[in-house]
Amino acid sequence: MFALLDANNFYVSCEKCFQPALRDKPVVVLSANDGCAIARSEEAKALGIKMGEPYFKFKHLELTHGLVTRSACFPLYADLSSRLMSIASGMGCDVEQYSIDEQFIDLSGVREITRRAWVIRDRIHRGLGIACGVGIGPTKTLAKFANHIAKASERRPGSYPARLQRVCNLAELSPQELAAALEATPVGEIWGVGPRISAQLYDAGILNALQLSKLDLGTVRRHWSVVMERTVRELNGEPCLTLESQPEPKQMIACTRSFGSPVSELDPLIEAVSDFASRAAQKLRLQGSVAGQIQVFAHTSRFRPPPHFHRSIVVPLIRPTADTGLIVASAVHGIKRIYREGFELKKAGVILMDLNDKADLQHELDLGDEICDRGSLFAAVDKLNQRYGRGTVHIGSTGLQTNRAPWQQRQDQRSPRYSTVLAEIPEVKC
DNA sequence: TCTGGGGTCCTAGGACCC
DNA sequence: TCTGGGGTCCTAGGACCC
Repeated sequence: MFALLDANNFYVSCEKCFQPALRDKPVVVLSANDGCAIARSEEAKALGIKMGEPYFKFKHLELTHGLVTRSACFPLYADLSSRLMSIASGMGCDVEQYSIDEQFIDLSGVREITRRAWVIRDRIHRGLGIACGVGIGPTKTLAKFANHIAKASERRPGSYPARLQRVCNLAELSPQELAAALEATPVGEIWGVGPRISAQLYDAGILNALQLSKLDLGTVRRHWSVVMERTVRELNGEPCLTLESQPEPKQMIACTRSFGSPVSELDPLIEAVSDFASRAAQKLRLQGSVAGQIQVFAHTSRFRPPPHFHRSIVVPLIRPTADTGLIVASAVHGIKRIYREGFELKKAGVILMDLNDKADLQHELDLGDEICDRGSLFAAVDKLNQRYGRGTVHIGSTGLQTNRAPWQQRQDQRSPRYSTVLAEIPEVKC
C-alpha cells in the first residue's frame, strides 16, 4: 500500500502560516517578476483565478474583492517543505519526496493505516498550520487518485462520499463504491493524463476514470504509449511504479528566467546569462557532478507580435567540469554566437547537460595513469569503448590514439559536436 | 504594458554497423 | 532481372509532472 500526502495550496499555505491575518482571504502567490499565479487559496479559486493566469488579468480583483497577492519566496517554502516532509515520514517505513509539497509513503507493515494518517495529518496541521490531504491505495496512481478524492470531497461537498474528506483510504471502499468514485472522476484528473491525451480520450468517448480503467491494454499501448498502459494497469490495482526513496542524480540542470522588461542589447544579456550559468554551476557542484555540454537559449515573448526570435546553441565544454569560470565563459561564448540585434528578448536560460559523476570521471582519469602494459591497455580501451561507444579510442602504432578526451566523444560518433553543432545556427523565425 | 521555472520519460526516425 | 536485415545509438519532439 502507498500513501500520498500533499499540502493544500502549498505556497499560499506557507504565506498564511507566517501571516495568520490572511486566513480566509483570497490569496495568490505570483511567479518571478510577478508574472502569473502559481498558487491560489480556495477563496482565490472561487474568484475564478486560474493556475498560470497572468497577473494583469486578475489584478483588478485586489480592489474589487480584497484579493491579496504575494511574490513567491522559495527559500521560505523550501524550509517549510523540509519540516513537513520530516513529520510526514513518520507515517511509514520508507518515503519518496515527489515534489516540494508531496510525499509518497510505503505503508508495508503499517497497521491501522487510516488512523495513523489522521494522526500525521493533525501533527502537520498543528505544527506548521498547513492543511494536507492523504490518499491511500494499492498503487501510486491509486494513491494519487485517493488524494484527489480527499481534497475534492472537501472542496466540493457531494462530489464523493463525505467520509472520504481529507483522508481517503481506498481499501475502505466496497468495489461498487470504488467503481462509482472512478466513474465520477473525469479522465483528466488521473495522474499521467494531461490535457492532450485527455482531449484524445474525450474524442474517443472515454470520459471518466472507470472507462479508462476498462480499456484494452494493447489498444492503449498502440494509441498512446507504455506510460499510459502503466497508468491503466495501476488504476486496476497492478503496481507498475515503485517507491523511489533514493533520488537519482539529475540528468540536466537548468537556470532560466523571464525578464521583467525586455532585453535587446547584448551586454545585459551577457550579464543575465553569466548569472544563470553561475547559479547552474553551483547546483551542479551541489550534486557532485560535472557537465560535458551547455545549452544556451534566448527568445522573444510568444504572446507578442512578430518579429520573433528563438535560438539556442549547444556548446561543448573543453573538458567536463563544474568550474564556474569555464561554464560562464562557455555560456557567454554561446550567447554571443546566437545573439542578433533588433529583438525584444523576454527570456533566456542556461542548461547543463551530459552530466557525469565527478568521482567516476576521476577514476577514469586515474585509469589512464595506470596503463603500463599491453594487457591493462586493452582492458582500459575496452572499458572506454564500452562506456562511451565503439571507436571512441583505438590502438595506433605508437600507442593510444584519440582525437579528443574520451569522455567528450560519448554522443558524437556520428554527429561531431565541434565541426557541426557550433556551425549550425538555427534560423530566425519572423 | 503585463503571460513561471524546473524537471522526466517515451517514441519515431535517421545514421550507422556488420 | 533480383540490391538484406537486425541491432544499436543518437536526436528531436511530444507529452507529462509539480
